Amino acid sequence: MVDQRFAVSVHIMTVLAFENCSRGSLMTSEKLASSIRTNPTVVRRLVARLTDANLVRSYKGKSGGIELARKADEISLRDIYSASSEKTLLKARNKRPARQCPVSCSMGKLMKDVIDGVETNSMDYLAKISLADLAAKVSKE
Amino acid sequence: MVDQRFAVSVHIMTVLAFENCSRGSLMTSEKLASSIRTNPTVVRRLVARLTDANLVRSYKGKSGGIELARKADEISLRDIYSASSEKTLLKARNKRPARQCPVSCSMGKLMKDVIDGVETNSMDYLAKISLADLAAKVSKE
DNA sequence: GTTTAATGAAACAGTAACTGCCACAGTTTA
DNA sequence: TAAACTGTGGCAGTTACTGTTTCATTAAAC
Repeated sequence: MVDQRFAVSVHIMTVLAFENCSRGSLMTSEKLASSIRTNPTVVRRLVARLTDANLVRSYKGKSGGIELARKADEISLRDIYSASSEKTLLKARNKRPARQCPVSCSMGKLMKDVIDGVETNSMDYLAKISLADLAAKVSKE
Repeated sequence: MVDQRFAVSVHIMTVLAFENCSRGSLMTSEKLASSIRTNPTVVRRLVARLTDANLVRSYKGKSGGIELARKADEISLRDIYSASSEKTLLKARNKRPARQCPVSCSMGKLMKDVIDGVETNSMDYLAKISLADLAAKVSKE
């Protein structure tokens, strides 16, 4: 992983959870962007993914904005990770094996198993952390 | 993670283990590159890192080449991962927090804990897989 | 109804990092 | 002394994310 989409998505979600956004007091991509120190478009791009994953809802038009689609304790960091990136944590090669080399011929499957193992392991770890856990750790002062 | 340095490094190490390379029959970066379908320079760049980490030894000059520095069952995928990349699996933002926002101010530490957790978890997982395990799974035919 | 304040989406330049490639210096052995 | 390696630096090509602008669309508010 090189990009910060997961980190930004978690930030977005934590603000939504912490501020208890809902109809009547929706959060805007502008305010989110200012909290994250980025551009509203960047926020909207990620919010689009979170919306597809049914983690947030967004409303167009005046006094529109963004809110959580579920309660914060029903959203895990795994949900957010899956929504924000389609990449795996590790990456295999995509070249054809060299036929005359047994290692080269086996490498594809061997690496796939390793990568899948790390991925599954990490997702299980992230699944145990809920958005509510995170929001509760924000120091209020 | 976006790059394939870990995958290539594991491939290098597996060939060395599988072929039982040692003085008298060292492996060259040329042969490794052909098994991996890449350039010898790419191999040598990664071998340099593996050498620094004391996982392989390389010898210059005619009939020089590369061998494992330890037995394959004393080398874990964690060792190889640490040697081949200094990046973390996930990445935090590096911007200053927005002072007026409690979430923004707490986010740095919150994300650090999450990222460290995933990292530790994954390294523990990789530590359990040895190079010998991998080499043993190469289908010999 | 018209204005206003949002999201959504497309396009584009800038940036950063890895990959692949070349050239060549340094080294060791035969 | 020639041959065969590694080590290293540099550079072009590629790819992907980030930041930004712009504009269409939508919906509430007045």
